[in-house]
Amino acid sequence: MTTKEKKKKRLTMNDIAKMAGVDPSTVSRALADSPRLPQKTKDKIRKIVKDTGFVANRQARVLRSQRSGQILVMHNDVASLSFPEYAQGIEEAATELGMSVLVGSAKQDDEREEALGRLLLSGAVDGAIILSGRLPNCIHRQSDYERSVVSVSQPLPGTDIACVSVNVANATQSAIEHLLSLSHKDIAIIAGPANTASSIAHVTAFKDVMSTAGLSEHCIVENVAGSNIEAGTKGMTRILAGGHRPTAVFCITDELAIGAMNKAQQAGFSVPDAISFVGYNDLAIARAMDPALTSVRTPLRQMGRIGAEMLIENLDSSRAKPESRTLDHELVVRDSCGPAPDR
Amino acid sequence: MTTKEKKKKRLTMNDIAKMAGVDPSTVSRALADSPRLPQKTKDKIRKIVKDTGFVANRQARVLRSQRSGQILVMHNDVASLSFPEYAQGIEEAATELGMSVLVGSAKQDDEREEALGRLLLSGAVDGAIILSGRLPNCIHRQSDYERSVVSVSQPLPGTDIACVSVNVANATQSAIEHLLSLSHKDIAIIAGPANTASSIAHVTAFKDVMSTAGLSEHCIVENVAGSNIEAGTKGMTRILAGGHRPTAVFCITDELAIGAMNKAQQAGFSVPDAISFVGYNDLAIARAMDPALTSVRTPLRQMGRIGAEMLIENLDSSRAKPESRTLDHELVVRDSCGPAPDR
DNA sequence: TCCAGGGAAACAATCGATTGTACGCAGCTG
DNA sequence: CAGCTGCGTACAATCGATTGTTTCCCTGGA
Repeated sequence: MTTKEKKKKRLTMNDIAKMAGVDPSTVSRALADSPRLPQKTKDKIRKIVKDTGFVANRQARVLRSQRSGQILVMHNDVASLSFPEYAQGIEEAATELGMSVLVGSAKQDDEREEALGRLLLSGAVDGAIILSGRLPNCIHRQSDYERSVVSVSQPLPGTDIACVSVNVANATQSAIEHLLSLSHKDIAIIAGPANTASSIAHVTAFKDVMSTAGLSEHCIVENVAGSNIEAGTKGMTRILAGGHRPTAVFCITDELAIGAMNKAQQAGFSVPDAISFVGYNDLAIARAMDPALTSVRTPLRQMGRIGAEMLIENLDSSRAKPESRTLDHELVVRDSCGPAPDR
Repeated sequence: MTTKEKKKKRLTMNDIAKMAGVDPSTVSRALADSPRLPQKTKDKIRKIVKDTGFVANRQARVLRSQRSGQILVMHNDVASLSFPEYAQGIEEAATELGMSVLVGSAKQDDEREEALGRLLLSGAVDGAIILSGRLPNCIHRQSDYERSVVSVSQPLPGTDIACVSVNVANATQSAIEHLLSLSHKDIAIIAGPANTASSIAHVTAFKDVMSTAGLSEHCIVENVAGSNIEAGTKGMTRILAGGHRPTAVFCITDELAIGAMNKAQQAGFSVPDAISFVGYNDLAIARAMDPALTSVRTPLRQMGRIGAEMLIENLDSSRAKPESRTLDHELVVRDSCGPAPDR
C-alpha cells in the first residue's frame, strides 16, 4: 500500500505513461509491439507494465479497434458428451490462429439464445460457431452477419450459412443397414424431441431405409425429451412397454444408447442376444460399455476444428463466404449387435 | 437496401436517436427503462429499436458503466463429465440474479490460464468462478481482485479466496471405510496427476485411513495422466500388471472408475466378485454402468449454484468477503462392491 | 400576473484505449 | 550552412454508449 494510491482505482494506460514519462499512445504502441518504437523504449515500458501487473481495459481496446479477438461457441446442452469433442477442435484451431474462445449455452431457452446472439451483434465477439442448430433471431435479421457465423454439426434451416457436418442420412443408413445385414426386421429408433432438426433428419433417413427394405411397418419411432442417458432409459422403458418389441435399437446419440441398453439389460434382455444396439458419434464411452457399443463414428473434433478455421479465416478478409463441408463417418462395429434372435 | 445507408456500418445509438428525433441519451435511458422518461417516449424509441434490430455496442456500454453483467467460469478440462453439473448450477443462479455466464477453458496451458485471468483484470467480466483449482498468476498479484473470485470444488492454495467444496478427506474416508467394512485389505486408489491438489488430497486421505486401519503396506497408489475413462483404463492396466493385485479399487472420479472397471472386466476379473470398485462424484453415468457403480455423491450442481450466488451477491455490495462453505457428501452404494474374495 | 415546482429532453463530460497526424531533433547531403 | 530525410514521440480525434447537469416549458398555486 504505497501512499501514492488514494483510491483503489484500477491502473490505466495513463498511469503507466506517467510512470514511464511518455505519452499514453507510446504505451499502447509498446504493448502492441509497434515497429515505430525502438526496442529500448518498448523494454522500459514493458518492464513497468510487468512490475505493476497492468492489464489494459478490454472494453476500451475493443471499442476503439473494433476487434475482439474472440469467437463465441453457442451450444444447447452443456451436458452433452459430444460438446467437449467439438470444443477441443475449435479451441485448437482458434488458438493456432490467434483467437480465443468463449462458450455460451443457449439451453432450451429463447431468451438466452438471443442474449448470445447479441454478443455477436454488439461486437463483443468477432464471430460465432453454432452447435445448437438454431440461429438466434436477432442475427437472422441482420444479413450482414451471416458471414461471421459458421454452423457445426447441422445446417441452419432457412439460411445459407456455411456448415460443417456429416451426412446424417448416409450415417443413419449405414447403421440401419448393418442391423438389416444381421437379419433384424423389427427395428426401433430412439431420437430426441420430434421437433429438432437432428431428430427429424435421423428419423426420416431411418424410415427411408426401412421402407426401401420393405419393412415400413416394422419401424418403431420413439422420441424422447433429451439426448442424454436418462432420456435413453426412458425411451427404452416405453419401447419395452409397447406391444411391438424390436430386436434392434438405433439411438441417435451414444448417451441415449447407453441408457437404453442399460434399461434393456436390467429388464432381463441380454445384449446383443435378445436385443442389439447401435449408437451414434462413437464417443470414448462407447468403447467402455459392456458390451462395447457399436456406433457410427462422426469426426466431431475435426468438425469443430474445420468450422473454426473457416470462420476465423474469413473474418479478416472480405473473401467470399466459406463453403459448407461434409465430412465422412464410419460405422465402428463392436459387441452390442448380434444376429436377430429367432422367435 | 434503402438508399439511406451508403456504407454497411453498424447502427449506433446516434442513428437511432436521429430516427426518433431525440438525443442519444434519451435512447440510452429508454433502453435502460429509466423512470425519468414517460412511457410514451420509451415506447416510441423501443419500436424503432425493435424494427431496426439495433443492438447497443457492448464495449461502449461496459466501458462507460464499468459493469459487464457477466461472470467467467474457468475450468481445466472441457471433457470432464462433472463440468456440466457445476455449470448448470452456476447458470441457474447467475440467470436468476441477472448475470450471464461465459465459459473459458484453461486446459493444462499456462498461457490460456493467464488469458482468462486477464479477462477479469481487464474488466471484460465482473467476476470469476474457478473450477480448475488454480488462480491465474496475474490475478494473484492483484489482491483487490480476490473478492471478485470464488473457487468451486477445491480451495485455491496460497490464497484465502472463498471456496465451495466438500470435505475431500471425509469423502475419501467414507469410500475406503465402505471397502474395509467388506473386509477388503488390499486396496488401490487411482488418482490424477500426482501434482494436482485434488489428487494429493484424495491420496493423502486414503493413506491416512489405511494407516489407521493398520494396512499401510497394503496401499496401492496409481497416478495417471488425466481423469477420464481412458486414463482409468491405463491405470487399471498398470495395476493388473503390478505384482500386488488389489481386491478393491477407489477411483477419484467416476470416469476413472468406468475405465478401470471395464479394463478389469475385459481382463477376466468379474466385478464385484473378484474386484470391487468405488467411484467419486456419482454422475448420472455411474448408475448406467453394469454393474452399477458405487460412488461418493458430491453435490456438484449445488456447489456451482452456491458459488455463483456468493460471487454475484458480493459484487455490488462492498460487504465482507464471502465465507467458504463445505457441503455434505454421501456414499451411494450400488452393485460394484462385494465382500473381499478369499485367496 | 408571477413564480415555484417539476416533468421531459438536450447538453456535455466521461469511460480507457487506439491511431493518424504533427512536431522536434538528429544526421546527412550538396 | 540551408535543407532534406527520417526516427522517436507527443498531440488529439475517435470508438459508442452512460450519466450528471442544465435548460426548457408547462402547470398550478398565491
